[in-house]
Amino acid sequence: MVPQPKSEIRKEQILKAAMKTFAHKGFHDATISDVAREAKISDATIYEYFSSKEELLFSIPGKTTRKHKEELESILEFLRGAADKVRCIIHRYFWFFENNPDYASVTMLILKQNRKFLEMPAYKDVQDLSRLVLHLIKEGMATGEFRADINPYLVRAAILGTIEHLVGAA
Amino acid sequence: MVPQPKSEIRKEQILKAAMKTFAHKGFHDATISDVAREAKISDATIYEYFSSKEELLFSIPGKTTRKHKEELESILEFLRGAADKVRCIIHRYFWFFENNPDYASVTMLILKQNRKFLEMPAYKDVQDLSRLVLHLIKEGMATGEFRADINPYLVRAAILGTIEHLVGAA
Amino acid sequence: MVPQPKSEIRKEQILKAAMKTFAHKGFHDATISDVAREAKISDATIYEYFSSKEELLFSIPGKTTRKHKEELESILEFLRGAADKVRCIIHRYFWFFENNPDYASVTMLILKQNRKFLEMPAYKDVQDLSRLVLHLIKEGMATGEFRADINPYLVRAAILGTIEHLVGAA
Amino acid sequence: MVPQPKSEIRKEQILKAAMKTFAHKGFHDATISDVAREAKISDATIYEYFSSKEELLFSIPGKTTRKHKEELESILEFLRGAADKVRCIIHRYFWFFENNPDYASVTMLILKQNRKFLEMPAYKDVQDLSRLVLHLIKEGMATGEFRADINPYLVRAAILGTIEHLVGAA
DNA sequence: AATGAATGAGGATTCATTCAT
DNA sequence: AATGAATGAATCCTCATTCAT
Repeated sequence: MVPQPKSEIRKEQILKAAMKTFAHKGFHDATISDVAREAKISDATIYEYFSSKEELLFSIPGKTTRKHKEELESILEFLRGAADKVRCIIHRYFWFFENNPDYASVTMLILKQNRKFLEMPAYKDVQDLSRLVLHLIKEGMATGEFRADINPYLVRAAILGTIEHLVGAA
Repeated sequence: MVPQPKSEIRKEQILKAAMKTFAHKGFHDATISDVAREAKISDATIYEYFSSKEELLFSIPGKTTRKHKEELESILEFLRGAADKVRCIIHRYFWFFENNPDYASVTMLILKQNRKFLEMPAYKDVQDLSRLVLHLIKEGMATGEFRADINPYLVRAAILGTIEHLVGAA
Repeated sequence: MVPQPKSEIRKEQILKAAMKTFAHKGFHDATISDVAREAKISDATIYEYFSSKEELLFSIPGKTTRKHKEELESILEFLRGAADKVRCIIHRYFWFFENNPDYASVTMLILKQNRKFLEMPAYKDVQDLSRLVLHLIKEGMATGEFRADINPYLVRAAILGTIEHLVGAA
Repeated sequence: MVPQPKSEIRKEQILKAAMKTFAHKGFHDATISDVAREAKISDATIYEYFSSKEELLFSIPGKTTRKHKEELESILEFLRGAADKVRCIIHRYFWFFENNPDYASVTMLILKQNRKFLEMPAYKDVQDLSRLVLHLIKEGMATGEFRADINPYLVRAAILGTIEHLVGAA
């Protein structure tokens, strides 16, 4: 572990509090005061680290999503066969969301329906993963691992939709 | 068609405007003024028909969901076989959401994450449909139409999740 | 007097309160609550009539400056001779400011140093009057009423500057 | 030049930055951070030298006005005749303000309308100069240099007002 | 039934100021 | 002497909601 500068630690602390608070109350119903209270700092301090409530929200996925994606990619390198890879992705997804339920709430319920977020770089990682799944399905169809008469887009929707449905209901 | 009292018509007009406005701006970002403008009435008039902004939101599913569910049930009576029935449900869902995109937005993005709504009677219809799907899957498993080694809960999640994923992405 | 719509009366009431409050406390030190208290209405009501504190400030000169300018112009029509006209302007200025000390404070101390205001149409009236004085001085020089070796710009500065100095000191 | 203690130099540096910043942005719109940035020091350091933002503002005239006044007085000793003296004062004023535009902005636009400042010792120098002008006018009237039927107060207002008008418009 | 007018309550944000290091 | 970090206090502004007409 590289020692982090103090301000980074504080930033993480705020993000964690924000994640928890937003997940439980929703973005609009949660106030900056709520987040500050959760983080045990003052309202004003939050603004030393994030310029607005919205920027705070958008900063939540940050490194986490990227890390999740990168870890996944590094694991996939060791696997052969599209089916195994897809299975691994599904598994990781569940494992990740189960261990980060607040993160799941924020990304799936709050960020997903925010138009501005859909245009932000952090959203690219989500799209990358989605594209990867599609790619693997096509690959599996080509190698004969999967049936050739399936609609890969529909299959992807089934995979991701099922995960979301199960995680969202949790 | 039974002639409706005037006030019912006005109520529908407001609900329609609310549905459109909430769908496009989100519940919090849409103001009562926005809804009133869309309905071409004054803010105060809305409060003659609905006691609060939240009640207005919760009133949107109202008859529509019930009607959707009832129509579905009446159609299903004419079908034999679980597979056909499930297929019919899926088909109706898509057909309904495609023809009522604002309704889809409101129910899937806004209401679903509102805890209070999950305790309201209108939500019961959603649950009923969900239970029906589960029931049909089990039925199909029993009759041998579906494989017996599937997890019916997972299959239901796959069906509903896929629909939601596809509709939500639209 | 044409009867004014109610909302115009309320607007005037707010403007009057704002003028008094801003004159006594300065724009920044005066709060919307101060103005509201002076007008004996609630803070929120101010925003029904003016979109922001700054717009409220900029609305103060409004009709008053225009009226002042127009009255002056109509009087000047009856006068012959540049000297008389200039004297009349000076007289009116003093008379006006003495009878509207808060207005004088707001326009001379607050608005004058606001860059945004200098680009607003209301400021045009101020400039018009300044130009008129210059024009009259030049006219008097041409007709021989005033000495021909004076610098008209300097004389104008002397006239307006003296007025401002005396009014500002009051 | 007497060598100044280091802390005096730092104080000057801050005052210079404050003068520039206040002149350009106005007292209220300029933040302590703005001043600190201009002075290339931290916010907190300013408070090592000045107890509050307002004290910082009030400290700007400080030595400068006094020096200006004293230089003027020493020059005037060499002049004979009220007219020459008044002319000299006017000349010095313009020369000074032209070479110190930020100082002019701060004293004429910001400090002048601050009631607290009018009660501070630094303001005394301004008044002294104003009184001196009045005194010279009266002197000139007594010696016959100036017409005896003028209103000395009005003439003083004309002199100072003209200067202010021209400098303020610059 | 309909609404113009008014407002209470609340929230995001800013910034001068403090203080431990 | 210098400052990074933290915050209390304030203020603008929004908006759901009420009510007299």
